[in-house]
Amino acid sequence: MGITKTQIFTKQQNDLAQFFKVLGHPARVAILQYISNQNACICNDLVEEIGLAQATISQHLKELKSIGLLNGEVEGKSMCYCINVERWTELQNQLNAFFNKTKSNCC
Amino acid sequence: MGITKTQIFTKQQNDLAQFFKVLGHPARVAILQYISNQNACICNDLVEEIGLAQATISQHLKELKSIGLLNGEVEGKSMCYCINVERWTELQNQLNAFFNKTKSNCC
DNA sequence: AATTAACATCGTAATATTGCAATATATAAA
DNA sequence: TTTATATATTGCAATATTACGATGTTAATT
Repeated sequence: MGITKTQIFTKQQNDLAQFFKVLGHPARVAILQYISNQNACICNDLVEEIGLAQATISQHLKELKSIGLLNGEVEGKSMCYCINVERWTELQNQLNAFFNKTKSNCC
Repeated sequence: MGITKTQIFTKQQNDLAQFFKVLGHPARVAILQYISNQNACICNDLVEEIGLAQATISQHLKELKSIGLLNGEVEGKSMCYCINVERWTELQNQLNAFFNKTKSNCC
């Protein structure tokens, strides 16, 4: 049916999956890496850097914002997007908690 | 167009994104957590535990296997799926490398 | 050999995602 | 105020994902 049955999972499971999902596109991985390397960024750079249309980049940025990973500030007629370090660290910790809990060795 | 332009990204970016993508579904998060808690597992347990049809669970297991996270062993007429701890740790390290590199603080 | 049990695979319907052109919006520059 | 620049939003086509019933496969049981 194409629709994920979120109602049968816990909020924690849905949140974690949502976070993974947003990071689950190479363009979004590339955007984060690029912004990180620049320590500053305007969207127009990204269009040239990544090689996708402006509308597409804008959409990917929106998704990264939706999970709080990016902050956007208007800077004249450009935008300055940067990583929300606090949120970033929080997610990394959540992720490591998941990884550390989820281990087993039956086989 | 619905198709990801993988060719414009590096192998590392595509691999990382692929890994995130597989974890980006609550059923797959739940499956990993459940297997981890059991320290052993057969698919039929999962069908009752997760609440999705057997065919659906089987598909999700296949995706988790595709990135090497799960090992499956035939055990009589059942399957024993379990977490590949080596691969798990490897991915956790890769992920932390990504997280540690990708930080910035321009705004 | 027939039956049962535990998956896996196939086919398909419903929905989501990706990508872009076109258009809208907002700010700076002329 | 017009124009140019930068980004967001909308609408749409192509493709991917999710889910499940039906069916196939394999191995134990009878």
